[in-house]
Amino acid sequence: MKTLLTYDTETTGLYRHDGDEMFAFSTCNKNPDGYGTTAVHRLDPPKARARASQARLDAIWSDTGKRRYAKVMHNARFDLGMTEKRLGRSLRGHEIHETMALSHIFQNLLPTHKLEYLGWELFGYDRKFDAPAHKYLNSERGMLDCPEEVLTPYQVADAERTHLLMHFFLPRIAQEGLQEVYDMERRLVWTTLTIEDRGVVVNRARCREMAEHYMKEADLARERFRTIAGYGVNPGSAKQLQYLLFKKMGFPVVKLTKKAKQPSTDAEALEALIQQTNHPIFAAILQIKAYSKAADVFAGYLDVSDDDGVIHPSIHPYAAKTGRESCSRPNLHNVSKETTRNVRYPVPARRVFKPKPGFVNFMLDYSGIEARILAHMSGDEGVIKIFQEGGDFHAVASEIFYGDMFRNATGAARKSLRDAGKNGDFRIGYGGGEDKLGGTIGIEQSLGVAAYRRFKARFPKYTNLNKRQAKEVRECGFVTTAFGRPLCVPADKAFAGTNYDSQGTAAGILKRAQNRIDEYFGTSEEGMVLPIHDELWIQWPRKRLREAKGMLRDVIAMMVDFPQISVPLEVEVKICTSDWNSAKEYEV
DNA sequence: AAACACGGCGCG
DNA sequence: AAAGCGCGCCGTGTTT
Repeated sequence: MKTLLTYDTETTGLYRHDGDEMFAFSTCNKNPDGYGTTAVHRLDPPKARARASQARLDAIWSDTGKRRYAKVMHNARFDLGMTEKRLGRSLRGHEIHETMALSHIFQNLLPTHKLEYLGWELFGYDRKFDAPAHKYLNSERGMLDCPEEVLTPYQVADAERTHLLMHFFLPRIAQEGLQEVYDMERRLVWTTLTIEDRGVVVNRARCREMAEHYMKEADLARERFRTIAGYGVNPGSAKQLQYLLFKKMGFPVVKLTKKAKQPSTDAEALEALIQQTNHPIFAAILQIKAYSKAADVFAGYLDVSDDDGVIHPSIHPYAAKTGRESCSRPNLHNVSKETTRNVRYPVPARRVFKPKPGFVNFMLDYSGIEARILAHMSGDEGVIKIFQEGGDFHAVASEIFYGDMFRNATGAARKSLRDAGKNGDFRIGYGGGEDKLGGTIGIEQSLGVAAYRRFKARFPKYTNLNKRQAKEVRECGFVTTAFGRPLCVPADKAFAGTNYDSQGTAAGILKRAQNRIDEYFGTSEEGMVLPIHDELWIQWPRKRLREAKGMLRDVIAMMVDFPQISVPLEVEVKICTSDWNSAKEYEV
């Protein structure tokens, strides 16, 4: 194994695509016994020192150095991105270690994987250096504004804490059979770095129009609200709304909030009140909420995009307890759709996303991956067989649930029954009881119970999946994904084991697929630009559309090749030439 | 002023 | 006994 060298950068801010730069770094090459040195280097003036530090930086990241260290980082994507920017070249090929990934792999339920927290929790490492330095995180020039006598001990602390973490986790990787999982996450660092660098594009002019439009609409709705409620109530405050609607105006409480059990003012409750009372105040409130939020979203895209409309989101591979990725600045995982669900005032936010000039975006989507994974996890021969034979599990289930009502239905009626049946399948998979099924599939409760029992007789293992996993969680505290990754489940939520496993397995599929596809494209301009849980966007040059099908066949093959999963995976492709909202199905 | 909890809402 | 879950972001309201 290579010698380890811990490496940590200091920067003027968090966003390399938004002008921030590294100006210092620290290293630590101590061995587990503590022999070795921690060093602090600065690239800012005085000149002589900067030259020496630059030479050291070049040496660390040289490809010709006699001794190639494996560089150990905590949140490696950040340090690599900043360092690549400083050096003006890709650093692919260097062996790296990622202690944040290790922290997540070994303790997925921690509230945070920040270095100072881990240092304190695991080693009792003193946090006295942190607060004085952290004060400068949000200052104009970031840590560059931090006095050297404050920053230096902080740099030392960070390098040493990372170093301690690495030596703490290192022996456990192979011991606990997690080498493949860890290597996959290490590889994903480079994949994600490249995806973030490519970025996605928004139409800035359209963002501006939309922001203005929804600002006006929100103002109009506020006027309507005021003519009813007067000026005393802020419709953005659930608490004030609650007082107004249920105390002052005396509307019936239709739903309680989850934690505090207060009368809810969410869309579902307001929708129910519209049905019951037909009072205009509820539409006004729903409009204010939807439209003011929409205005913020579009303004946010303007804030984070460059002059060409390019957005470089932050993609976090270790944020979610289930091993899923998350996305921020902006969150591109929750961009609202125009249609789908029963939303009274939908916002077509997807219309502002477009391909980069000269490119199209292919959007590759696993079809029904959640149901397939549940089938796999359950080990239920009947369900698995349906998928293996290319059948429609939700239609089979709907037949069991509804009998002739489903068999004789056609067109839209059949589709709506199948959709409800599908909800029933998920509800059962995630542990919904027999008395819950009727409500989910829209039949009387006692008929629902009978339907549940018929389903259970046909698919016993599938029906018992959640119970088995909850038991497993209560006994050992974790579930294990199809890739052998253990995921701890909160002790008071053992029933969520099925969820952790299915999300974690789906995440494992997509992360591995991304790595393969990244290997295929490298750092070229064409390639992945966005992962969204069960979907991948690929930016592809318009001039090479003739070659697209070949590329897509290669990529799809990489996405579905998972012998760990006992049911086949399928991928659907859409092509986006104008905006996300009007992406069209694409035959491969 | 900053940190935290919560409600609410968008997506998968 | 009962329960889908996971995120990020925004605003409000409370606490420090």
